[in-house]
Amino acid sequence: MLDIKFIRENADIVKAGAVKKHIEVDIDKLLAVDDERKRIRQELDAKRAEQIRRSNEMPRMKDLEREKLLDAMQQLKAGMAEEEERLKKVMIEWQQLMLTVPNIPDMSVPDGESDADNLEVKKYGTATEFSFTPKNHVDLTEALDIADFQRGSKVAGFRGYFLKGDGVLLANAVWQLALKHFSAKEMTLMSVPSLVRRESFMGTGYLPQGEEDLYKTQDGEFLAGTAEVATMGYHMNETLDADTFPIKFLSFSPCFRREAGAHGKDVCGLIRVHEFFKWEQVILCKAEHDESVRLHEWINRNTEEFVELLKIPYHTVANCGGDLGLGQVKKYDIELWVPGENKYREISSASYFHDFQTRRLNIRYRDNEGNMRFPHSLNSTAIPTPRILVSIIENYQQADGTIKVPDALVPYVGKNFIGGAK
RNA sequence: GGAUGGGUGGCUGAGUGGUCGAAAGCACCUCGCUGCUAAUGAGGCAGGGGAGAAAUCCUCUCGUGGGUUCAAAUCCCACCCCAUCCGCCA
Repeated sequence: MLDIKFIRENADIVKAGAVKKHIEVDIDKLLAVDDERKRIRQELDAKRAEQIRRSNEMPRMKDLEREKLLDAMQQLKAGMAEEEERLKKVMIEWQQLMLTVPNIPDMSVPDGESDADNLEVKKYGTATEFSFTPKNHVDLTEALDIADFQRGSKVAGFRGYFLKGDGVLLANAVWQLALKHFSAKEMTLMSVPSLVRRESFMGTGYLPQGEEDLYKTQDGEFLAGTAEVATMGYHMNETLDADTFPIKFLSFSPCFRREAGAHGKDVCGLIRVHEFFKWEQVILCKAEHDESVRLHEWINRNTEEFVELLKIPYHTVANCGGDLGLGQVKKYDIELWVPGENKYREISSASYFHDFQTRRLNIRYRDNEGNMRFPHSLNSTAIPTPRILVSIIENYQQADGTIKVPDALVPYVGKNFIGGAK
């Protein structure tokens, strides 16, 4: 959510930002509703002032005088009821409109409509070369019996999967290496709920839009698609000590996504599944743009470093305006090389939000001048499994269908090859 | 699922119809005392919105939403959340 004062004073910038994001929003209507809101508020304030003032005279009065005042007060009250009703209606409309206003993308965000327009900003390594035709991870894992998709969908339905044997070892090895790599960055480790109440989804910007992407329980909670939701909710409605900034969390959680709009995409394998596991970086920092930018680069780099530990070719893209979410100011995706598809696939997403999320979540701190401020928030994937297994398996496949374990993972897997007798 | 007790400022916590946005304490800030720290003395100190050059003034907020009343933190209703006990259970 943006500050209404900011929207009023910078309507053109807000509109241009929405255009860049390809998000429809009616700022003029919001401003008109806001004018109405302010007008009614002021009128009501004046009447309330009178009511309170005269009401306070009441205890000092006696009999006849009191009767007269009581009479007058009852009339005043009746006159206010109608305006209060109108204000209530206006406020509902106002709040709905406010929730539709997107955050403003940074100047450096490239123009464009979809992920096809994202801009490569970094490239690491080159496409893995093979002396044979590389297979995709579905064929490889099924041949090695380290994943089972047929039984996955038998049991769990569409997009269901089992990891099995060394597939499980590999996933655990990734978690352990991730834990080692990221905890050296002095982040606070968190294991967070996936079953989360509505408020945190509203606060992070996943609701009210996007409800169809979430699983919902019969008790009204939702299953989070990322640990960001619970981690940001952690300090909801709190006033934090500025000395603690930047607060750096590394959160682990199961993640659930309905993939409602993804019919027909990635129908098989580990790329797009309904449930997975993820380490997520979440940051709260002082409300300074430069600090957000610095930490944004930092969390993104942390994940790049991890991928480099695995020696997998990747590139980093700056997401274009049309590929940004409602609250995001800027986003980088890290995409790993997937030989079986002969293209890069997203593995990580690093975004910053300025105070868009903290404003909604009512997370505040007092700055050096004694003013209450909303801190800035950022988050980035640290590492998702099993999706990252796709790139590991496909890039490290051998001619005989076995998988070489990346050196960095060998201590955790406990062997050099998966499959075969090497 | 059943029962009981609760949700008040940054924190602890008092407040059951009338200038209460709220006692007291802690924390914090300013000033004084002091070789430094500690201790101590005086004062200040909730947030949002609005008016104003400023001083300041007005208004809203005591879990959320309704209601009663001239007047609600305080009374009534619904809901949410928390704690404890019982039951059930991984």
